[in-house]
Amino acid sequence: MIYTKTGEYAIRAILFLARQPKDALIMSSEIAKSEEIPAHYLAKILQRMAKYGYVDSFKGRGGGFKITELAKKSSILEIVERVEGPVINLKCVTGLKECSDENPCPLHEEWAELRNRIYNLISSKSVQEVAEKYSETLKRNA
Amino acid sequence: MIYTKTGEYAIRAILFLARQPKDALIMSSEIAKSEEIPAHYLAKILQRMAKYGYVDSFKGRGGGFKITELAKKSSILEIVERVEGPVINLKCVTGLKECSDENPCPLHEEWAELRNRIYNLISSKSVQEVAEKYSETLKRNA
DNA sequence: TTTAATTAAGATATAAGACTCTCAAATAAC
DNA sequence: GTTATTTGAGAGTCTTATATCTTAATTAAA
Repeated sequence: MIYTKTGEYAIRAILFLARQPKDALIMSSEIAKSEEIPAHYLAKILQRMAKYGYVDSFKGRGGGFKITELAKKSSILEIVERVEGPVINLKCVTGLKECSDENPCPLHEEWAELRNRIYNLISSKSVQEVAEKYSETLKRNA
Repeated sequence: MIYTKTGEYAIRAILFLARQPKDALIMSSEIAKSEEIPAHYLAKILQRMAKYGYVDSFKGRGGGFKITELAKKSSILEIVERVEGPVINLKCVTGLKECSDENPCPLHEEWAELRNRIYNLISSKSVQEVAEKYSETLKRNA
């Protein structure tokens, strides 16, 4: 995984919410159970995502969370970076002190290309697109 | 970076030793200074690498470390995995619970390909090859 | 209006990684 | 043999990520 558990949980939660019927309110505990995420920890992450405007939260009986339009349009990378800070170290795989574009180590350029492709992979599709395609797959295999 | 600081330091130290004149003994403190690695921490890592047979160590005045033939023939991946345990999580970038080869999420296959290429990048060349090519670059730009 | 349910907030606990310190063991120089 | 130097080994500290717990705030239902 390129990001931390926190980022992974955030993505799993947001993709879970993206697959729910429109405007349905889902409890934190239900997401935690379905996605097998530590409940209290997920609650914290959802709290943060609520602040950032990726989910709307509703207190009290019948309350819960639902995904916002902002989150649907956002990429996985955007959400993860918001929740846990910059993703993927920019340094070369060798980590060599002097390694740079001017003074490239033998793995420098290949790594730069792969790094770009990873970025592209997690930033070029919206959460909604990913969620929809995934729903189709789940339906087909059901 | 795909691995932790510990792995990064190990690689930088071993590549540094690989660039030294044959059979020269280099002190831990010298490597630490050149590569800007916390000295005591590096000492620990070198200790472990000595156990694994990647460096030979010599105590006392005039002592130090030198790279072994085993390390020269090894890949970066092998050394890092020995020093810090398995590298790169095998799970998909989405981290989705149900995501698998049978039930792939929309990013699954692209990620699998990139993952393989990363593995290949850090496992297909020997430490010696990388070090030699890097020495040439440094010389050319000197 | 009381109770139950649900999120918000903040404090606390646990674990792992990163880093430091101290002393022992070995070896070379004096 | 004594001293200075260098690695070996182990304990200890610091920081960050992960996870848990407790109480407050809010809301719906009884």
